[in-house]
Amino acid sequence: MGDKRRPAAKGKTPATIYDIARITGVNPSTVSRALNQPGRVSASTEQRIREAAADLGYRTNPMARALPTGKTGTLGLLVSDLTNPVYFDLVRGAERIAREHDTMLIFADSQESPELERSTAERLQIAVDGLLLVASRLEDAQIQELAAAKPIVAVNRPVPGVPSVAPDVQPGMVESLDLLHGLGHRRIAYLAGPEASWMNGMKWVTAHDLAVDRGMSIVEIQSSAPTREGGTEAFADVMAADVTAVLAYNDLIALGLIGACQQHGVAVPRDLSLIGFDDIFGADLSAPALSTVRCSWGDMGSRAVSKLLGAIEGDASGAELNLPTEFVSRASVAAPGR
Amino acid sequence: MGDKRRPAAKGKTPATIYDIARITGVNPSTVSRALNQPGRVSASTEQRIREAAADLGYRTNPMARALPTGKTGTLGLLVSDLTNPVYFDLVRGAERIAREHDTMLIFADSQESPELERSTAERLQIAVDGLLLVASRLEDAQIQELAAAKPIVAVNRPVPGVPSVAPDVQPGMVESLDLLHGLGHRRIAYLAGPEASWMNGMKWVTAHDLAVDRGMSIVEIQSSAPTREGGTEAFADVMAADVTAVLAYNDLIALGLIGACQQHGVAVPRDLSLIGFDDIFGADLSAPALSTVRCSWGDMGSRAVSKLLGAIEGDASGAELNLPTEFVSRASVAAPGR
DNA sequence: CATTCTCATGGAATCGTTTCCATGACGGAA
DNA sequence: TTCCGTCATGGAAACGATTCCATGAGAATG
Repeated sequence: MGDKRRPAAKGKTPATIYDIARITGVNPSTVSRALNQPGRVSASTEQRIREAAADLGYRTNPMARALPTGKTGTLGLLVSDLTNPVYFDLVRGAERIAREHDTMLIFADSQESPELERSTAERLQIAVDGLLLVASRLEDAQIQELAAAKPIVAVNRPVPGVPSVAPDVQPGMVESLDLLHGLGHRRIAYLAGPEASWMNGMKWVTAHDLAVDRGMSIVEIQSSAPTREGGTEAFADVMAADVTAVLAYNDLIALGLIGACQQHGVAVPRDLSLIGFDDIFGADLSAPALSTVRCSWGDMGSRAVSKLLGAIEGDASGAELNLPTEFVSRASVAAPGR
Repeated sequence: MGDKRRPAAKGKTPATIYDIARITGVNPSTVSRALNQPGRVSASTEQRIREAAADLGYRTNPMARALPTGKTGTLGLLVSDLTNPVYFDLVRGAERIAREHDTMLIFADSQESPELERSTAERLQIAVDGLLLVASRLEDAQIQELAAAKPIVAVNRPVPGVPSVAPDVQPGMVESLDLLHGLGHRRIAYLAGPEASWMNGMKWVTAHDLAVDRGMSIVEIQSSAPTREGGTEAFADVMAADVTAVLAYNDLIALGLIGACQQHGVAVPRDLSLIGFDDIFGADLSAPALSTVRCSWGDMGSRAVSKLLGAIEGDASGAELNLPTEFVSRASVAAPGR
């Protein structure tokens, strides 16, 4: 009675609803109903079918289901750079909610390249029910185009007409600048992230306006990359700017800069105060520990997945969702030394 | 001529080979051949078909392909805890190779729970061509059972009869113990990880044997979890053990312990030398920077994926692959203070 | 010139599920 | 008792791609 087509090379073929149907003596369609639409089938047959299914270790084949329904039960998560520790919490939060909804996450990285991001998004989109675009470097129009095909939620960046989840940098920034101002800082710098990043622009504008409001001078310093190396390399420019405090685009850059300061004998926070962004793993490890603005990436991940699942169900709800940020005080900030 | 069944709610239906067939006036089977088996179709028709496909923005539907072929073009990656920074590099390495082979990665986390790991692995297995089991907490027999259904590669742990990729802790440990011995340490401790972890046992046995060889005493100290908290909580037990150096199961635990030492006024490395494991992001940030044993998780990830892809193709090759480790010298190790 | 072989292509079955439609049994209302 | 609505179930057509088999047109061979 052996299977005559498969060479039985690896593993026996998994059980199908036909196997269950044969055993219980019903039609495959009845099996499908029994398993997916409780109540549509008489209690006794449903019982028998469930038992047989359990016996055979039956699992629905997601590919086969996807064909007629168009639903794959998976979501795509596309980030700009997997190496960045910020994404850990995001992924974790997303994964939690996804699991709760029996949904799998497919995972990809665009290596900070818009072209790669676009092609990956397109390929990914066929295989998933919806896409999470994190810190996208694409243009609004491109994202809107993708969103026309399948539901998309943008994370860490708003896109007109597309649902999004992003931190509201305002509160954390206000706290930061109030603190710096109160301590006596008057000349500060913003150490920038990638130019293509919407969030970078947002942070700069916010910091700028808040600083001006408080009568402080502020300059923007470019960095080569939003990484520790980028921060290290920016050291010279920061020194040249003659400021007493630096707000960094993210913690990685700030940590790189702290390292460079240490190496060059610049005392943090006496000679230079430093504030990062994100509160990533490790921000509290550095010497001195890094003050930072925290936005809950875990929350962002879970909210974004919820929103996306909603959009897939047809909830045209949620335009833009903003999550609050807060200042986290650690040792890298103090009154200016002189 | 509009599509009469779909409510056109979201996005137009993607193009299929039938659309291409209709446009070019050939049979769908010819389209399939033209696209997948170059040379099997006359050059001119292939040309026309490719053009039509490009025009329509055709992408092959992976679900539809998976049904007859049984190949989904995806791999599953199951780790014990996504929060652990060690997995950054692993995921990144895995992702790189996967991309090169036009393969997607599906991603899941078992939250250090063997039951959850088992059920997740089973669910995942249906949707993928092969599974990467990282730091599995399952028993050998369970893994072998899973491996009977579809190809599996175990990472960070060998399993009899199942291909695996794991670090060879020996070289890094030898360097560590030679260094400690040379500096004059005679009483050391091993700060353990999860009991269910094969790797934990491996590290303890190796450290133990090497220490004994060198005439040093060594004790095993339990930790509550392989996290920074676990390391912090182990502080009292470490102090009680009256040792001059500690080898930790991983960097997280070591970093937790460093923090606790700082807080309790125990000077590292003067009063206590510390060596971690993994060289995770942040290991060089702590004060003092953490000496550690590095195994290239990025390599492990890419090797594991290669091996898995090979196994899927039928290469029954690779049994067990071990990657070397090396000691990374930083500031947390010195001669004992007294 | 007849025969065989090759090659491009058409036709149809198949993968596992879902879902629409059909059918027959049964119960209750008239 | 008859008729109709309800309900459980069977039957069959999708979904999109692959692949085996069939077919017919030429080319090659004697």
